[in-house]
Amino acid sequence: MREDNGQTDRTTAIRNGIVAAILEHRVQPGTKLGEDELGSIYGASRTIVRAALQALAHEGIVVIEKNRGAFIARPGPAEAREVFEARTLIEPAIAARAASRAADPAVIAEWAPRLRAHLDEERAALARGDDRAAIRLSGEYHMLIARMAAHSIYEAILGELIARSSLIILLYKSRRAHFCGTDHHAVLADAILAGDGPGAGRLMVEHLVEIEHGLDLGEPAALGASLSEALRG
Amino acid sequence: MREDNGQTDRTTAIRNGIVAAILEHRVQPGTKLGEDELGSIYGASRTIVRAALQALAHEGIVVIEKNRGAFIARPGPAEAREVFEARTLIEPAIAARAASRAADPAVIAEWAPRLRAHLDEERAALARGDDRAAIRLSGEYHMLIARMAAHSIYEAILGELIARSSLIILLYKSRRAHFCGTDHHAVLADAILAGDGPGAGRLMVEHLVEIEHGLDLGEPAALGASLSEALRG
DNA sequence: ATGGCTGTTTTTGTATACGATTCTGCATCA
DNA sequence: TGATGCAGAATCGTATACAAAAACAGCCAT
Repeated sequence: MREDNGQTDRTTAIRNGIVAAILEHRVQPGTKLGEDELGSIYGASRTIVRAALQALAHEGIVVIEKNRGAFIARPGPAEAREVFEARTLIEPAIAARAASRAADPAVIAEWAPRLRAHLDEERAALARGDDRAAIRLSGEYHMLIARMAAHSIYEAILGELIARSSLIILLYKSRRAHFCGTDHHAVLADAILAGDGPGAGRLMVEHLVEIEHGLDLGEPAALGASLSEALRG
Repeated sequence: MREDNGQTDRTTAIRNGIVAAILEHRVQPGTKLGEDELGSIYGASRTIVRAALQALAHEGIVVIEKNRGAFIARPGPAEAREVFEARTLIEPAIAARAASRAADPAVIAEWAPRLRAHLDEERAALARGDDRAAIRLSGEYHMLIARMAAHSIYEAILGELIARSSLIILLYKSRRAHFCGTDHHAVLADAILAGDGPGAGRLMVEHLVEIEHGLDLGEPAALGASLSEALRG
């Protein structure tokens, strides 16, 4: 009953802040994350900031170059394909697992409202044209399903993959944003809540394939900052 | 042409040292990893040790308790099942991918000798009764296939899962060690090198199922040190 | 003996200091 | 004009200092 960890410790807070910025596309791949800079933003010493950056580097969404600093990762096309291949393998399994948990009425009682509420939020963000919220919610929906699946390892892996996906979409989206259509998400929720594991898995694959099709993974990773660094190595 | 990173940086060296100890079953789950202690072993300051421990914590093979220190993780039965479920999902995909790469003769030329050499090493370790080497090599064989599959994300994920598996096997192995039989590994190599993706995937699943069957995941996580800590929380 | 209290010791959490490396702007020279 | 080199500034890598928390040991009271 004690307040436990009133707020998450400062390292995690910084990490979460940066991840949130990535998920909302408020920061571009390649952006430098200076230690002092972050430290003054979050009112923390470099020791703390550094721990956060190392964690992010481990997750693959930040790259640390020795003696040069930390940068938001700029995944190349090959890495992008790897990320989506991994998602296409793991997420159907997660969806199927969530569906199998739906056999338990208590699980339905807990998760049906959460999924529905989230879908409403997504629709609302889309309706009001709030792209940043929409893209963030889209990723969070996938995480919600992972939490329903109650598999902490899958959940952790997917968290990293989604953050990386966010960077990839920012770099390679071909035409209109084309976020995970809320329709896809809705029918997915129906399949999961109906306990239809194979169906949910199939829908998830289709959904992911469509997202990947919305990308243009032609070889060059285009971006302003890329030139200055492309010529460095 | 410069000597680049003569040896890996010290943080990574410490991390690797601890992982190696886990992979060879030279250290028990629950063991305390004191910062000063590690520092004096590796001749590094606490700053460096701490970074290594944080990395290991992120991989899930070390647990950091606030103000108490870092300990080798002691995965419970539920977590153990999650690890093997994840492996059963990912490793067949890795094996199939490796098999598909075997269509390229250059890939065969590079990897056939490596796999065969590794199998020989495993047989030799088993023959001379060197259990520690045998269990380490057994894990390394799975990593070798992942490297052949040339998918850096799968490789990273599998690395973590294998380290955790090593702890799990140490905690829950039921009777004789029963490491991945070299026979399994050998037929797996045959399927992969023959380019038989589905077959390799199937063999991998069988292999993993057999390993998991060699465990006794009955609820209690038994171990000497466990009592003192079980009563702490 | 048992249980609780208190001062001491050990160990971790965080900030900061200092050397090393890279970056930047300006002056110099072909 | 443009390249080159060289301070000076900024930034990172690492060790260390100090504060805070936990573990420990001894002591007293029951």
